[in-house]
Amino acid sequence: MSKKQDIMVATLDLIHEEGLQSVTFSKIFKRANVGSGTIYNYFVNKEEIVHAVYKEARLHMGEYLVQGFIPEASLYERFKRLQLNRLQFGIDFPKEYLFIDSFSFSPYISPEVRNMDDAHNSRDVVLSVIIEGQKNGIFKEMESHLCHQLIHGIITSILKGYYVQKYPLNEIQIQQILEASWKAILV
Amino acid sequence: MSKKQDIMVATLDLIHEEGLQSVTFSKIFKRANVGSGTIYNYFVNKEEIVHAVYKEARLHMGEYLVQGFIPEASLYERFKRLQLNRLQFGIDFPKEYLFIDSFSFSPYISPEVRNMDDAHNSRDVVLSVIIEGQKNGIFKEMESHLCHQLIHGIITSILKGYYVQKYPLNEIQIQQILEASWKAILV
Amino acid sequence: MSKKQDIMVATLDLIHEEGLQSVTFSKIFKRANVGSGTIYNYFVNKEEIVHAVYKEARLHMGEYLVQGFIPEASLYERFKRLQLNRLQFGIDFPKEYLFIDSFSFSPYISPEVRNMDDAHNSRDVVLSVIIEGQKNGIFKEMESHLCHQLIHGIITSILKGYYVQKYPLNEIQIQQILEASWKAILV
Amino acid sequence: MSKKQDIMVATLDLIHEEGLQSVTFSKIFKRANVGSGTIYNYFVNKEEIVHAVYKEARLHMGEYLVQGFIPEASLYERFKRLQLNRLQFGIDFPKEYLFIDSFSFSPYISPEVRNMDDAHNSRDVVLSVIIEGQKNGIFKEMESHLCHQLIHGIITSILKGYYVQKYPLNEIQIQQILEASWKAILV
DNA sequence: GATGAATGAGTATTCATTCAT
DNA sequence: GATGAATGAATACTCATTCAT
Repeated sequence: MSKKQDIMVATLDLIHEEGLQSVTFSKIFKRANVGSGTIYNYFVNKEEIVHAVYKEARLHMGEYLVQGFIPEASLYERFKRLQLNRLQFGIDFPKEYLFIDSFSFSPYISPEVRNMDDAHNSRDVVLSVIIEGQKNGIFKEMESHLCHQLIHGIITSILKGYYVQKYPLNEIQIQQILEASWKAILV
Repeated sequence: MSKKQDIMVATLDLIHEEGLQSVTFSKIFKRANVGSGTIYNYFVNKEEIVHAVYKEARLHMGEYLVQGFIPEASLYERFKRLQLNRLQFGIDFPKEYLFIDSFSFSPYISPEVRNMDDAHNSRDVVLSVIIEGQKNGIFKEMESHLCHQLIHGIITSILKGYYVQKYPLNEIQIQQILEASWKAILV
Repeated sequence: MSKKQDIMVATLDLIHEEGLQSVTFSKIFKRANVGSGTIYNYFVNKEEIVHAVYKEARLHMGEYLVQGFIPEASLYERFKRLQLNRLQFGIDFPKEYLFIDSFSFSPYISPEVRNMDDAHNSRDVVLSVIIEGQKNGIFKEMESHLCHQLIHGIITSILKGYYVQKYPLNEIQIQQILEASWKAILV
Repeated sequence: MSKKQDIMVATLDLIHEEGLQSVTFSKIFKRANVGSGTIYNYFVNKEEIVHAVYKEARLHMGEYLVQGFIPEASLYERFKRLQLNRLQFGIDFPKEYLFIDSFSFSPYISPEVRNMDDAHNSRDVVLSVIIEGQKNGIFKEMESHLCHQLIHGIITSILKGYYVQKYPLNEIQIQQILEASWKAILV
């Protein structure tokens, strides 16, 4: 693994363990096993590292979200696939998921990074499913971004409880959650 | 207002305005109009202040959540009352609500504070409503904490959109949300 | 002596010994016997310290330059008094003199500080003597600031040789220098 | 041009543009278009480069100073030739002249470099002219190094004003200056 | 000889904390 | 109890220097 990757991995780990606010350069150096000056061969400052880690995580999640998505499947199937993928990503990559969630709304993120394109336009895929459902009279009429946020919010909330070990997330729970989020936005 | 209260109010305001990570002691001193040494008469360090603010906010919210809660009312009425109270608290006290949400799942909170008892055991009240609904075959069978988290997640989601002024929250929208969260967990 | 004075004295000493470029904060702390944070109670940054030291030195020199200056004395007497005072200041306060000379033309000085008023308007006193001499046909016609610079340049040059111990500066040498600078600008 | 020359030229240019204190190795590398390690094939450290540049400039100036110097010419002719050469060198090579002037009296120069022999013993040539003039009763009796410094000081003063474009230096001004410096040291 | 990635000691500055008043 | 001057450990970042290629 390259030094650059070492640095990014160490940074994400530290953000997860201690929170963005307590990630210091000296912690990154030690964790990544590089000299203190080495970082500056790859990043101009700390902000850059965090943004690079964020972009990578966003791309990773973007790819994950559309895995197995079949445009021809029923609305219900497509909806559940998208929600499942998000939930599964959160389960498999808690560090990435939490970091994306917290950093996306932090004052430290630059606008262009927050509004970056996701891999495979995953955001647009979700939005188009919502809009289709509303057009067909299946989903409640509401601003599509609000609806988007609502179904994300449920997943995020559930994951946060899971991360602090309030409950397990097995096949059964997962199906219950997908069902609940579907019903929450039905007419 | 006591110096201690001045300090706590200033701290919550600053957390809301600039985020936990950029709140420094000197900002607190200036905002609270106290000398730099004064804090140490009340708190042993910064962590203590934040925890104290968190506890107070949790107690405040705990009281609020059970306002007008009538144990004898119907399940539906009681459920809606609890969800309404939470939503209303978030509308009336955005600083408290957001801070509780973010701090509860941050790496900085100590487990015993996260799991503190709420005023009036509000958490237990909510949980008992959920369990009752499940016993009566009205709510889907699922781990009660999962269910709890799910209906909170919907409220939190909606509030975050409201805070960034994506939409208003009037009587109509509020009733729709309560309805949606009720339907999300019906069998 | 106040901490602030300690810091300024230490700074001037270090500039003299090692040059502006190698004066570091840690050297200042140690020399001044103060904690590293103490400086920031008095100066917002290093630039401020250097400017404060410069201003003080300029004020000191400004007072010195007009000592014993008698407006009613002959042009020759007044000219020699001004040149003597400058030379004597350089002999008595080499640290101040060298620092003023080098910093005045450095790219680090702010314009407002470079153009600050000297104590007793000593610069104007010198210029008016030059202009008077030119009007009376005693001094060569040339741009007054150029003439000013020329007679300063002689003193500065002589002092720099003296500082590196090329020669002594006793009563005899001093009179020779005053005489030479007078003759250099005669018609 | 050799890499070594590239490095020295870049260094002098940078000193002139930004001042000795802000010349860093990385600026030199980039300006000279050499790899960062290359310097160490020629110089053991930064101090070495600066001293090498200084020595070269001194040699260059030393040669220039005695150009067209005719030992058999009259004292007046020889004096004017030396002063003219110095002035002309300053006009033609401002970077070298200013660097020599500032570095000669800086705390960074080592004594042996400051007292190095000039090309063609130009310093001795000047001194011998001074001494001859004093023996013949033409120049005032004063310490020869003091006299040397004095006539240099006038040239340096004039050049500094010229560099900041206070005035032009054409044939006429040049003759006035040579005349003034001659008169300054006459008995 | 020439290179530039890697290094770590050193820099200015911040900030929680102490303590004499 | 209340204060704020003084502190120094810790921070982000720079830069001369090394060394494997």
